[in-house]
Amino acid sequence: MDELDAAILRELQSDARRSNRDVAAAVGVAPSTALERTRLLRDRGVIRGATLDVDLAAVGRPVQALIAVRVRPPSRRAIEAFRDWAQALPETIGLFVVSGAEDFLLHVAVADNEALYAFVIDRLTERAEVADVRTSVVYEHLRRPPRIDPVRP
Amino acid sequence: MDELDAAILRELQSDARRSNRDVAAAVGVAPSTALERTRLLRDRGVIRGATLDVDLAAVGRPVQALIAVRVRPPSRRAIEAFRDWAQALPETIGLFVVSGAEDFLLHVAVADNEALYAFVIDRLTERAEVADVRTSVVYEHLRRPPRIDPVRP
DNA sequence: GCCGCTGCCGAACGATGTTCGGCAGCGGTC
DNA sequence: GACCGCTGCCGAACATCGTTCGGCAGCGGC
Repeated sequence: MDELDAAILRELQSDARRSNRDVAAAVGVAPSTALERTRLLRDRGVIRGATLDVDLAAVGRPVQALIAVRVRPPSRRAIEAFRDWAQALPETIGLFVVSGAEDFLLHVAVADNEALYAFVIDRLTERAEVADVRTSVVYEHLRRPPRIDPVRP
Repeated sequence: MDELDAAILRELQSDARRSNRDVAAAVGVAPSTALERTRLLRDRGVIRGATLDVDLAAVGRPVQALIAVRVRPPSRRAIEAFRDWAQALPETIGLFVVSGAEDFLLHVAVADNEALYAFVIDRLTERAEVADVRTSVVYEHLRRPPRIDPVRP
């Protein structure tokens, strides 16, 4: 990861669909060079993929929440079972496994408050390992691409 | 947002860099039709953009945390001031404004635990409106694209 | 000083994005 | 019920882009 790799990542972060020619011109190398670097970044796993940023309200899911979940016992078996189950739910858009008073932070997007309530009291209580639940409504969610610095391994 | 729009979104979600021809073939329309639909989705704001999924560990920031922050007073002025300030920090990769006992959940990625500790006790305490801070280390962070259903407005 | 290696370049070719004219299907109107 | 206008899709044409590959310059080792 030299300065050129970092510069390419920075360019693609603002718009993952930018053409390779654009990126090459922006970082000051030939298109073939930028393409080879990008391919290597992908092969090395630095670039995992490119995801579409969709307006959740526009697709009928304007209400977001973060649901802190405590599972008992906090064993690997119970943690991984809940993680895999929760991750597959259609309402789930993100899942944090965390330290602290709770074990999970479940990020969900639903149609309205009623659907949120139903999700918490119907879906989550299905699982025997769920000991405690604490729901916070998300008023606003901002995302920011990470700042990329050259890293010499 | 009919079934065709939803299908296009679903195709692009798995890989935002998929070629338009691929998407068109997958949803069963001509490339020109898929292109026009995609352009409209972008114009309507349904597609906000495409972001690169970067391996944070590979770019030198393997430690993530969620920091719950309570600001006093919980006025619009204090909330928005902290939000704008926190959102611009280089460590920040996400920011939730939430209801509940705390007002913010700050998602940060740093080089190591020492940098995390320094961030909490040096950076966050700079702000007078920060009344309380509760840090949770993120062991694992899974993301999932939202399920897209046709929505008729 | 020579040699081999690595990384970048630029041209060539195939694939892709983008535009545009035309047409089919559908609703509304008289 | 026939006409008309509108909407959305298609496919061809052209510009742009991705991808490959031979070559070369710079650098480090022997």
